[in-house]
Amino acid sequence: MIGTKKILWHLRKFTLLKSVSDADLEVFANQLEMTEIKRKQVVYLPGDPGESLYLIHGGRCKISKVTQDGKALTLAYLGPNEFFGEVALIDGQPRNEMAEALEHCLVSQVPYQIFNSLLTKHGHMALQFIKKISQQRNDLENKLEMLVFKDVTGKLAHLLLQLGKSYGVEESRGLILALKITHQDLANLIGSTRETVSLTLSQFKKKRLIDTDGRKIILLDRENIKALC
Amino acid sequence: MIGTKKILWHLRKFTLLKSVSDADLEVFANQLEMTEIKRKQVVYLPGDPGESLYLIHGGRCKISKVTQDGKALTLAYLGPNEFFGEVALIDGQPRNEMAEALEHCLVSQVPYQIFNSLLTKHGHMALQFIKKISQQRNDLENKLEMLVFKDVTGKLAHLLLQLGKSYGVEESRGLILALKITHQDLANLIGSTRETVSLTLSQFKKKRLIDTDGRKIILLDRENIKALC
DNA sequence: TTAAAAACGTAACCCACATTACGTTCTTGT
DNA sequence: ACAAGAACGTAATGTGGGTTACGTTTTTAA
Repeated sequence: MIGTKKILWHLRKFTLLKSVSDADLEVFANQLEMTEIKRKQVVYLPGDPGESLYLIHGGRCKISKVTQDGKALTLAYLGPNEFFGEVALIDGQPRNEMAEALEHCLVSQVPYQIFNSLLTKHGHMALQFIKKISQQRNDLENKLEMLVFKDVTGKLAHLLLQLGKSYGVEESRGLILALKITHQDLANLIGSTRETVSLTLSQFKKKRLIDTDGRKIILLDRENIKALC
Repeated sequence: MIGTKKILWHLRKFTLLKSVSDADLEVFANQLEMTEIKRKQVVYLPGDPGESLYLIHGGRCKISKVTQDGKALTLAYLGPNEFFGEVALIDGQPRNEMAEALEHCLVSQVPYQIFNSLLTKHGHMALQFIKKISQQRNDLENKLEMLVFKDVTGKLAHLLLQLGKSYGVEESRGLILALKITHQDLANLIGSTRETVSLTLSQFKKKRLIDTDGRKIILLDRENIKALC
């Protein structure tokens, strides 16, 4: 069990909790328990009861929708100081996505009653939270539009630029995506297949839009990548 | 200008506002103005400043994403006692969808500062609001999954059943969709084309899954429609 | 260290559905 | 009531990208 002090230190990093007083946050911290999740471990599956919200302190998680026949659509990659599992806030609703750890993770599991009472008590925090999930919904709507209207070339170009924003490291050669990601993972992010992604990336490489260093992707010509969107 | 009393009467119908005291609600009502929107009138377009949230008292509105080249994807049809335009809550964000009236509508326009302060003050209401928009996000995620994984037959079958839930009227012949909707509208709801929707509906009709009465669709065999999803 | 598993590259095949096209029927505004 | 516009029915044509297939390379775990 990790001490309250330590939890408090982690909680303070969430912009969401900025407006909560030290006293209240300490009470909150006492009600939490931090747990570790091993790489590749599934946090929850569709149909599981949605009992709590997760705060990520370290590591990264993947949220995806999965079908019976094994196809997956990735909704989000999340990192430290982000949260997931908000369905839990609609009491009794079962999960309708899968959450799994991509790396060894450190998270806090917040029972929904506790989070709800915190929200009810702290109007300003509730407002912050609303803004956050509204933003997420915007992102989701944009993703929807992209998936419906663009072809695979456009979707992949868009995705590369987006990954660049979150994981890009500027170098002389170009923008390196400092992220271990397979072609299958990329395909799941854009609702395509591994083969098509491999092929399209080859074309990008041929056109000198990107390059690879081992399995890392380097964005060479961001202007023309953008033009494909 | 419509009197506060009248506005109050309308506001009371929103489950969202259930937990707000009479006194506070009256103050709120005084800050609002009800406006009418004519059929087919555009309420806002992508890029417009998102200054307020809209409460629908009467009539129906359509929310959609539109591309430069005129293609549209409909996100939602909304009716009385529902709201739209929540992007306004993320201060300063421009709209990223189009909203238009399908019928003559009566709405209240709520400046975002006013709504935000109401939320901040009423924790319980904020929680209700969070649950509502979380539910909306769930719906959106499900829509995303459907659009990515299903074929047009599946998407259309799914859509018909969904419309049945909102607009279905039970009759001896079957479930009538009491809703004026064109094939183009249906296509926009599932990210397809008018021609393909017309064709697929013809096939459904041939298979005795549906029938039409003028331009109203009647669901005859809901079991087998469901099987197509 | 090495065998097994995962990931990648590439190509042929094929089909669902967008696109194009055009005639007919229904709706709407004046 | 009637003309103009919107909506519908249907068919041919073309193609993006999923599916299948298989060999190679890289990574992982014991």
